[in-house]
Amino acid sequence: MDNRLLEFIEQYIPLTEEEKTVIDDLNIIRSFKKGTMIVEEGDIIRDAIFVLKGCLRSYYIWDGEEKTSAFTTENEPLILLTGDDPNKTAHYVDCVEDSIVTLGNLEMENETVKNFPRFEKLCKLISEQLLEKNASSFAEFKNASPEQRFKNLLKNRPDLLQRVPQHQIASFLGMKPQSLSRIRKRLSQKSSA
Amino acid sequence: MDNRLLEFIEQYIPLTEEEKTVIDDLNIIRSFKKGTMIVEEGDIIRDAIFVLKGCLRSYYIWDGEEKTSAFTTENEPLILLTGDDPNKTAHYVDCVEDSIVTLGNLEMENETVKNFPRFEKLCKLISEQLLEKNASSFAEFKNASPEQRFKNLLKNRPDLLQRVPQHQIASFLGMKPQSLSRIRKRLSQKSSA
DNA sequence: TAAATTCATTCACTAAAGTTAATTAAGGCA
DNA sequence: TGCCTTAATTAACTTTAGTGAATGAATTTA
Repeated sequence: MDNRLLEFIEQYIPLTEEEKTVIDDLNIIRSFKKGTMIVEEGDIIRDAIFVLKGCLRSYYIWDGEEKTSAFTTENEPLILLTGDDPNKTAHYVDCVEDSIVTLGNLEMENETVKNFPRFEKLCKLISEQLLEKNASSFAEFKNASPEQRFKNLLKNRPDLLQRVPQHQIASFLGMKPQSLSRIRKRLSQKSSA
Repeated sequence: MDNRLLEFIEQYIPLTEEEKTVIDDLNIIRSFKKGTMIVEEGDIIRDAIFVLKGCLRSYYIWDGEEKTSAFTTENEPLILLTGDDPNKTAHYVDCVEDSIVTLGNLEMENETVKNFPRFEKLCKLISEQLLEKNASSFAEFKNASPEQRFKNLLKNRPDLLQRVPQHQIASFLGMKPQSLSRIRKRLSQKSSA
């Protein structure tokens, strides 16, 4: 079995052999074809996903338009929280590429805690880290112009531009596809000048 | 003792009397005068704050300017995470008003877990909820113009406009004070027309 | 392969925020 | 009280993103 999930977990807490077995036995590795929806409206409203291979896109519908909130690629976790509030915006996740992921839900989580109590601490550490990342992405977004945000993306996640359609990148950057196209043109003219 | 901290915690998990005693015994209530810095650069890099009274402002320095990332008011928690990465932007917290808060740090947290194991689960639930809130604020911010963001603030947190200086609100909304002033003027002209 | 979608680019135009600078108002302090 | 610093407003000008529409390119699908 691909042990990157275990390696990922061991970044946070060391695991005993028994604990590793508990996790292995969950048997939560799944493969999906490009374009497949992993999470749909009305689905289990709480999920934890870890990407072994491929690229997932998280999005929601806002004013009738798809808004991309995240791209999750190799060795990254994705937590879907929609709390208890039923009138929240529905969230979706689909595959930008053929992908291999581990998929867990809330029941599974409760079950795992029984055999593996420190799992609670693990979840705490992961969600704290995600909170921190999210907060710093938010800060970066707030203080950058659309052009600067695109430059930041080029610097931080250059692979996405090869993997993901432009209009999804534009949406992720909070701008219209036309604007992204214009920005790219502007930058390429500057660099060649 | 003010028991709002216990009430807040019991939104997440029920507490036994012993657990309540453990928390009370922490003795972490502190009062601060308006303008006081609660967290400064170089301070303990990980803190959990709960506001009983008053208003805190979280900010960081970006390109030599103060950028306000959050206002935390009555009955709200604030978690400060700067991870292990030393070259992160320094974060600060000061008091917009005279404030009463509970203050915890990492050592205290580890100590508490010994007497109160479910504290781990509590932290997990709180950070998950904060993650969710942060993600939805981010989404709202991304999809709104500066004018719309100001309208959202008026709707969601009207008290802040009475409590906090305009230039801090402007920074929180990711715009210049001049722009906020102009937006306010525009809106007041529209409403009176 | 052809038709049909969907995607990316370009253009002209509009609207709004950034920038710089000047003025007025408010708060803090000697 | 009056001075000094900081905050808020206003204005003229520049820059840039949104909008609507048209075109061409690339994928899908029949």
